[in-house]
Amino acid sequence: MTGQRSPADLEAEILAALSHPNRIRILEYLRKDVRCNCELAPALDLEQSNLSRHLKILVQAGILVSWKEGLRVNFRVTDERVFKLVDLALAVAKHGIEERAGVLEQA
Amino acid sequence: MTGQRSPADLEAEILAALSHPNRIRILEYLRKDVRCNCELAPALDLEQSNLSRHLKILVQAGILVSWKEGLRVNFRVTDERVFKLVDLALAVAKHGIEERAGVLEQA
DNA sequence: ACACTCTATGAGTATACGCTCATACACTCA
DNA sequence: TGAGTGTATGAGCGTATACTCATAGAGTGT
Repeated sequence: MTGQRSPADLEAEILAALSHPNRIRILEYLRKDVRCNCELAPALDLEQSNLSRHLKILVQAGILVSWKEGLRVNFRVTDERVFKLVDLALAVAKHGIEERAGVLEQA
Repeated sequence: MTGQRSPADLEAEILAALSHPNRIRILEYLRKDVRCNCELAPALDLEQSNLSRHLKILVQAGILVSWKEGLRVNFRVTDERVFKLVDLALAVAKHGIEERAGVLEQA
């Protein structure tokens, strides 16, 4: 069932998990520190249940791991390379904007 | 309208455009060469209209550029870094699989 | 046991996405 | 001009996603 996924499928799963602004903002918040759900909600101005579902998506994709500490649930990035990935996405996005703005448009 | 997008929004747009297996397969096919729509369809076994829409998404995201050459439309990647991005996604995916498989689970 | 706090989830809704069929559009060549 | 080829798009369908409200679950302290 889960073992017959092609590289394209695996890549798409990771990228889909990252393809929402709020989930990227969550990652940004986790760039330096381990964080618990409770401090993410106010910082990102997200409904608690909404945040919980976004976090679940990131955990299920293997991008985050979570562990309980009393009432709280803490989160940590499993692979620092996701930050490089997100940074590359921004670079590619900016490149595309510049191209469309005509910076490189001399035929 | 389009100028008020945060970095997270920009990143999410690129990642969303890449978050489908068929679009990743399209990119893989473009990794070395410029390709036209007509040869992508049979190679990837996609319905023509379906492929056309996937290509449109990639173009609108600024990941591909297209130009006409007679009847055909050719496509080229605008920024080679998307390949690094996709490669990173695979690395992160495999890392997550290994972690879940218990390779790194000694507490 | 109880109240209290933090997190997860069921239910419902609105919107977005992916796909297909049919058809319109663009271009070439006779 | 008309036939032929390659691409784009409208319409329709089924599914997936994002969000919210309400509530259940899990852990703490009294």
